[in-house]
Amino acid sequence: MIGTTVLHQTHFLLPQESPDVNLRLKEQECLTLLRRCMHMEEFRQAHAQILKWGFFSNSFCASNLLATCALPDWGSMDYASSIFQQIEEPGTFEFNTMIKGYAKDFNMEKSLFVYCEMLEKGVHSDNFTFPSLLKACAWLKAIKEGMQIHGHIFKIGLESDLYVQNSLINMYGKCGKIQLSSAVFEQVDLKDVASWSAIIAVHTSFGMWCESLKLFKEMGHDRSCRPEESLYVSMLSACSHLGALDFGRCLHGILLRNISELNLTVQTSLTDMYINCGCIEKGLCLFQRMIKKNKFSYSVMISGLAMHGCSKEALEFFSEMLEEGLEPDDVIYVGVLSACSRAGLVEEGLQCFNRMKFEHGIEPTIQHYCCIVDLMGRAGMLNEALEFIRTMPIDPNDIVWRSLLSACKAHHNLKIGEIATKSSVPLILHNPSDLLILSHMYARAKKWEDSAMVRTELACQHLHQTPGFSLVEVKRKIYRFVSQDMSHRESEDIYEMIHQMEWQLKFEGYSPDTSQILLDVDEEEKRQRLKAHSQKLAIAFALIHASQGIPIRITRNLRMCNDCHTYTKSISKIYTREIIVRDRNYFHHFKDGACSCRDYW
DNA sequence: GTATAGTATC
Repeated sequence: MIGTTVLHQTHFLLPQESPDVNLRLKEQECLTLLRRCMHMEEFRQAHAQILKWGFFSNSFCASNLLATCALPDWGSMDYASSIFQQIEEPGTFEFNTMIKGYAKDFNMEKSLFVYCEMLEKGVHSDNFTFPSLLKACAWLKAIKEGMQIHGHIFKIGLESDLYVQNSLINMYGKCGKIQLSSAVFEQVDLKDVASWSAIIAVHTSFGMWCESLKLFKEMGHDRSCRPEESLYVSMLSACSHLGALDFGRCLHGILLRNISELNLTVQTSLTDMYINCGCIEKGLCLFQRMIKKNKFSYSVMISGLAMHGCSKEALEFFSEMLEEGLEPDDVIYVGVLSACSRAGLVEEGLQCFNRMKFEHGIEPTIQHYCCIVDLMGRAGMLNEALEFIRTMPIDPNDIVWRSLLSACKAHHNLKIGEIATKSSVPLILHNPSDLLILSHMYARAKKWEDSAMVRTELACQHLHQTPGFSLVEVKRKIYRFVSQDMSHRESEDIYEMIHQMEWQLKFEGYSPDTSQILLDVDEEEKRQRLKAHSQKLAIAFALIHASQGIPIRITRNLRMCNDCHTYTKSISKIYTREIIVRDRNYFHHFKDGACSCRDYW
């Protein structure tokens, strides 16, 4: 036994074996040196040492040198590029490293450029090449290049690689090709959490929120022991848009049960979900418990408070954010300006607008101009608002004119109302509700002929209107109602409930306001139609199913009509129910017969 | 032999 060991050791040290062993040792030494680098200065020293040892000619050492320079956060792609150029025959690993390094630095064009160089030199791509490359295409929305690369993937035979497939799902989604994205997803045999996460994120970004929820259910919970945080961010965003509070709460529960400390992004998404589902206190509580906050958390909170009509608090948080040294962006300013507008803080609003431009160097977008028109309009400064629109450096859109028109309606200024409508004839043609406001204003001024003329115009166009819908969540399921909906299984019960509600409302002195019905039908028909507006159907359905004492939360895509507003106020009183309705940009809290918007919306 | 995708606010 002893003899064998000795023999073996001797054999191991035979002269012909030693160069190879020495080489391995050298390589290991290089690698250890490079792995120890924690910042640029250490890396420079390691680089010098490797040159001194004469190891740069060793391809393994050179590759690792390159990767250490290109990939970490402290790395430098300029430096990496100079190393890359000194490598005589860069191979797949070196090219992959460069592609990934540039993509990591968001230098996506260079990433693609390196790939072209790789193709020219005939260097083979592998499964590591495509994830970063497709990420670059996704970022640049370079669908043509993305599809070409998809072609290369087929040619090489990597179309079944899970990492490549997941990257393709993301790339097609980011390039706006949801069908291609779904097609790739369907072809994935063994879908992992990342595949589901990618396809759900794609649906959420497309505004297909119900589909996101469906996909999540389809995925089931058994596929991952620990929930992927980014998946939950997409899911919470979907819930936030849908007003799906119960679903969102359920996600919150899963997160709490599985993750000991939620990261800032998830915390922000949770806050956003609660606020957009109408639970402002819960959102506030989560926000205040965040140890660290970033501009997104503040953004969610500021816009949220503004949407709920809590302007003072929104502006306080804005000051707090600035004090913390966080740089505001254009989105945050939309929240800030709308808070000023709701609270009638004209001076502050205009100051913020100037501060945004001059102090923070943010170019105002159409949304900011909209806020200012709204700000002036609400305050009754109609001439100033009109002047402001006329001197805006960008073309006003229909929303800007509509803000002015709404203000004219509230302040009974027919003259400027006419200008607001007529200045934008080609645009406004698409939105009959604007013409309706004008016709009301004519009627109020007893200009019957003008009123009739506008209505005739309206009757020709009412088909162009975006179909309105209301969403309501009952027992973690979202129900969607459109006006005159008969498609629900419980339609009969819902209409019976509507009938009962009408009886009760009559005692309260409610009378239907049919003036906003656009159709050319008789008064009785109008009343029938009014009864079955989507919001009313949703309320009836929720009254049948949701437990007493729990607020009814409705999310709708269009602005509420006057009648639905009055109706909901009365219902909140008769049934002693809090009803929270979110429309495109505001929360209406109906309680005891009153609404938080104080009837200006 | 070295590394690999998906992430929120108008």
